Amino acid sequence: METTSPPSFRPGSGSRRAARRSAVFAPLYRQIKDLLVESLRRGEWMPGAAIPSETELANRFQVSQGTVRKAIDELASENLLVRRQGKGTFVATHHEPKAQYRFLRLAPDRGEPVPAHSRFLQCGRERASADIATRLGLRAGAALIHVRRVLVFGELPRVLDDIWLPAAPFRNLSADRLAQYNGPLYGLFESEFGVRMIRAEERLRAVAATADDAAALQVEPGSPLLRVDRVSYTYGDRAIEFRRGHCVTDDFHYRNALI
Amino acid sequence: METTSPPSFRPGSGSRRAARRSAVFAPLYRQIKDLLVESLRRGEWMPGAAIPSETELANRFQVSQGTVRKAIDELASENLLVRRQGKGTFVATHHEPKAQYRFLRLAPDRGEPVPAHSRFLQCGRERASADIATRLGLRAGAALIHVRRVLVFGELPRVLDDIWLPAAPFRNLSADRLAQYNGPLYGLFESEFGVRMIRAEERLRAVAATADDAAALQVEPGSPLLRVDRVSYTYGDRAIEFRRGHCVTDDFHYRNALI
DNA sequence: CAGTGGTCTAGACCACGTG
DNA sequence: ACGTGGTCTAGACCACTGC
Repeated sequence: METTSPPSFRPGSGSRRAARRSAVFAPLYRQIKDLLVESLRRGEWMPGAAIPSETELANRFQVSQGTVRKAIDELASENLLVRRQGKGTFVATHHEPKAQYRFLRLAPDRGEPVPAHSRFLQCGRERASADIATRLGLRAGAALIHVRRVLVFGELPRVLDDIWLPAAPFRNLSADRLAQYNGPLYGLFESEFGVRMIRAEERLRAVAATADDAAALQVEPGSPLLRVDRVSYTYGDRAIEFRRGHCVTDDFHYRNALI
Repeated sequence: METTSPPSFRPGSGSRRAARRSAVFAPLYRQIKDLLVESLRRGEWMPGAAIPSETELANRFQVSQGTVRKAIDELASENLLVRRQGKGTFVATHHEPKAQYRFLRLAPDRGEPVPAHSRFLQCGRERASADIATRLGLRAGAALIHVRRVLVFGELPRVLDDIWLPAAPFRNLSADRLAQYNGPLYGLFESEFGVRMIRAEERLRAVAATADDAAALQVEPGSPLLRVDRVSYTYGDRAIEFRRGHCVTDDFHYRNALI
């Protein structure tokens, strides 16, 4: 039982007043939040697992439960944690079915959303072009893994994805591993490579299908495709993926909510 | 000085316990939130104006300041209110420059964002097709106003917008009024027609330019365009606009953050 | 200086899930 | 019955703004 408060557990330095006025000023709850993110990054709690209860964290950090709550609130609103009343707070995972649709924005114009599966065309090593290096925050020529796949909705091929990953963390990714895996790629990244994708930025535009696109997607060359360029990030704004998708949007659309 | 608590001011009915168990069960702070939204809808506080302070609202509703705070927190996160430390809480308005970019997602591929202005081509009355009626929650044949404009970035025409509005609230909208107005359309809707747009849902796809599109946007017929269908909503999920944009995305892109 | 929102605490009770 | 997160309160002090 902890009756003393080890100063090393306390965020900031010295008394609360001193901490507030120090160079690294931040509200207490935000310092707690940063500590929690750091624990997530280190893998102290794995995706899908419960983190300690609010009261336990409050004891650990020597702050009130309300302060921990506010830190967790922000992490939950950023989808890094998931609260479940009566059960606890859990590390978000890409294996929850509801998490998929946060990043899969393509949906059929009519009817229910159809489950999608991948048909992998390619998985090999490559050197980063200047363009891709910039997007991933690497230097040109850095080692990459390049995956190419078609996303098939039911029987309908609708997305041709080119995916570039930094070779280092994804060293063991192979065509075989992809072929035998069934589920969202980010789920594989998370459980197999310990790289958890938490957010992404996209740029969309309309382009004409190249001969390659057309063949893979069974459309006419020159027909309009939606091109989606995505950079995905993990903890600490570190880019972990550049993805370029070409989507057939004759009977599908990209949905977006503006709030 | 209020020493008694007038029950009419209190949300729910009867004692707190009774209120929590009643058919309209909702946490207190959410009932407060609904009351605040209702005041916004009624126009009790106009866009840009300050709402009463947290303590004043707490007194009015006979709840603690913390409960009011949580209600306001949610409204601020939905961009209906804007907190400003030391000054108060304000009703969000489309006239703030930073509000524009929440709904204007098209940006140049390189260089700084360029201010956009409208070149209006048309403003007239029309009957709702079955399709547009459905999107706006009207019956087919309902009276609409149809606006057509080109969005020009600097000198570059990049978006051809067709905008359909229910005729009733926008009765006095005219080509003249549009021509003399300078600023975002939602700002005009808000200050001239009392219709405040608070969120939208979009569907994006790639299409080939028609002859019409091509002429307005100075591109070749058949060239790929990004088509953006948007339904905009005001308080209470009431649809107030259907907008279809055709965007040239050769040197521009639609930006989107996935969080 | 007064008033506003921002942070933090402490404690109470409730609703939910599990045993 | 117990532990979790969810709600609500009350009060303290801080930081920012403007008079």
